[in-house]
Amino acid sequence: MTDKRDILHGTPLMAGLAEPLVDELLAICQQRRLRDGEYIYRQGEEGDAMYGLLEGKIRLSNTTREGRELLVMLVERGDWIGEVSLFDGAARSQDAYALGDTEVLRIGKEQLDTLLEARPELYRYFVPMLCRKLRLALSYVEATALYPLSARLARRLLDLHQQSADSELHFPQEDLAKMLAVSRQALSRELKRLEAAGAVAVSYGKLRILNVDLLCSEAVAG
Amino acid sequence: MTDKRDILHGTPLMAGLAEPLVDELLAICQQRRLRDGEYIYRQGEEGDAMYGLLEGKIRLSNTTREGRELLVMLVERGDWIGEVSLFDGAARSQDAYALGDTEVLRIGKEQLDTLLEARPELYRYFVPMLCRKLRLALSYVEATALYPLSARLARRLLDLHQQSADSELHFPQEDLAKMLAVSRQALSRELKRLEAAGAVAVSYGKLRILNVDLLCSEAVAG
DNA sequence: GCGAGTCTGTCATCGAGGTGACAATTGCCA
DNA sequence: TGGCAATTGTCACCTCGATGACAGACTCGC
Repeated sequence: MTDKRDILHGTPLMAGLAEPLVDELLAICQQRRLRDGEYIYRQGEEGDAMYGLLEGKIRLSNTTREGRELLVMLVERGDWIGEVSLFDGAARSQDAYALGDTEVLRIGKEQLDTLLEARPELYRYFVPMLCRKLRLALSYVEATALYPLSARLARRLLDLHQQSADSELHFPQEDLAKMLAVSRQALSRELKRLEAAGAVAVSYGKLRILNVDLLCSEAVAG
Repeated sequence: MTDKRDILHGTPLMAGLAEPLVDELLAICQQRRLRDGEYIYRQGEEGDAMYGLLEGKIRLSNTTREGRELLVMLVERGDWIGEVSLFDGAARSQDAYALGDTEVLRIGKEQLDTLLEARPELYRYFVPMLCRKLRLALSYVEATALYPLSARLARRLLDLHQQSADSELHFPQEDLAKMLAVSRQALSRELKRLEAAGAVAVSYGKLRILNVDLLCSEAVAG
């Protein structure tokens, strides 16, 4: 129980939440284990719960009928997903599936509604989380619309660097390509450019960020 | 005063708000008139207030150093903007400027903070608004990343149709092009295609939506 | 009703990035 | 250690949409 509490505390949703409220939230959570590739929900479904990630990773993605995929977000430990559908009652707007073995907390719609009824002060803690996601989404819209691949790549690397608080990113170029919605080939070329410039080091299945300032200047050039 | 109240009631933020709370909100609003082209705030500034649109239009846009512009949102009467910066304390992420003579309600950060302190139940009314904006932003990300111009245009026309609850849209193709972040020429070609198919009627400075079903099928083809 | 400014349609040219193909490299596992 | 799958680098070719140019159409104010 302690570990769960620790994870929740460091989280955008729960930061600053009073202790009794954390307890009430934990009381309506179910813990659930997911195998690699298992879907948590799919685009178009009704939203009956929100999920907090305790361990592992989750991919949030949109896929076209033809199989082209956009990796909207790589969910990390401590992130919450799926809350929007609970608030507005509309369908899931992405697929969510586990990447590797993962553990999540599940909060059902009915339980959350009941708790919110009893403790409306809880609403305010969702506001910063929604703001954060909204800003992120708007920055993607802006970048995709206005900047060339070179700048968008630099921006995204900076985002990922900040998010994971780690200079080493562990996923294939294919995934990064799907985040930026470009081909793997185009991404590979840009990474080589950045490597030649000394901004990153590319190796098999991972990538290390060497020079943040250089990336920043790439991010605004364009 | 009555008109202000009416506008606020129909609004995503205020729908369902208890009467006394509406009064307290109105009490901390200042009304302000803006001339055509006047800036409400600019990207990068500190956010010291949020704004509700009473009359006229506001453009929310991102502009690159070279002058390429993305029209993120055409703000209509009853919409609120600028609240995110008040909640997260970060800088404005777009420019906002009046389109034609407009009237806005301004709520300063200090007054809002004070009111939220006294009436924390107000937070919950921001949640649906943030959810709506987040969904919209995510749908733009998805569309830009995964679908060709033809589908994105159809989607956007449907969005605008729904938002304005009017089959007639009054702005030049140039603006629509800036919303989709494509050239006016490419947009013109697509509109001609849609017109030939009988989905829309294009005329000088405006555009009428004729066949919603046809647009829907265009929106998913891709 | 005339002229200036705005808006729209269309064309030729160009470049960024997609696609398909293939080789080289790396990690993993039997 | 050897083999296989995953990952990466690179190339030729093609497509979509950008760009710049220009003509015609429409509005509005004089």
